[in-house]
Amino acid sequence: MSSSSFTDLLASSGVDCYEQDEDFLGGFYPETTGSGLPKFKAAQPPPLPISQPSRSFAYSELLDSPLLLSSSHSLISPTTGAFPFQAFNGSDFPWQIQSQSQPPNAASALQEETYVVQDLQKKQDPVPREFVAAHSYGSDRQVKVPSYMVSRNSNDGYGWRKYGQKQVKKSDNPRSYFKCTYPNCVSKKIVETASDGQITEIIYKGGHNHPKPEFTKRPSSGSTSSANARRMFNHASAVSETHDQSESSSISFDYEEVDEEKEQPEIKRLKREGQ
DNA sequence: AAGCTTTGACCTATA
DNA sequence: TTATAGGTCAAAGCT
Repeated sequence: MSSSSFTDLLASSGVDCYEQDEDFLGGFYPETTGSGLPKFKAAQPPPLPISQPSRSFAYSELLDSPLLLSSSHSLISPTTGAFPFQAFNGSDFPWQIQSQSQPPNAASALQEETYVVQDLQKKQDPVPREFVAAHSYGSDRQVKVPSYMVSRNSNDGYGWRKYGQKQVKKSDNPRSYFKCTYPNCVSKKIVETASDGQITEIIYKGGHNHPKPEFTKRPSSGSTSSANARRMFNHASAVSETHDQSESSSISFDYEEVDEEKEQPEIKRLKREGQ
């Protein structure tokens, strides 16, 4: 698939099917097995592409992230967590999902899941990007997605409040720290933004312990805030869907255990954070 | 008036 | 043990 397809698809946005499995992975902590591992995670199968044309799945939902997959090509197996991308192979897309080994303590991992999305495009080709997002659910899987796959505001259907920003040494870009605004939800995300305003990396920490709110609009003043307005707009049109992100269509995941760790310093960091 | 962003200071983990 | 980097807090200002 070409990048042009992405844009086209983004434009046509057929995110209609996300809702379907919203509860499945919508950020909830999945049921856990006796060992403390999420069931679907415990049953984690190999990276087998599964084709389920009749059922669209929002990867973003699954991962609580802004990444959207649309329709027939972006189906994920609820039970396996595998991403069906028969139509494509990893080489077709400039981005990929990176899996990381499960932390020794699965139970703790549940409490502190970390997902990372970074802009591969940056390294691979100069295509305009405005956002990168995605994360895997239940494991330290690293997902790399072309920035143009996701919206700039990284709206993933949840309410986020920025609580800090910092320039980190390892990156030229400042990081913004966000917390989920849902009461008692400890989910956080770190967004690294380039000087041009483009998001180059998103790191999700912890999972949501609540369903994705259909509306995050604020009863009062919110309407005046650009941020709130944006949020409201997104939700109004998407109804609990991550519209911005949902607009991608064909996505190819290279779902494989990555030993890119050596070349991806972020992964090490993630592992550490995921502990 | 409520909620959000900004931003410097503070805290904590790691080397 | 100390220095440094990363992450969080919280006051102030803004929408």
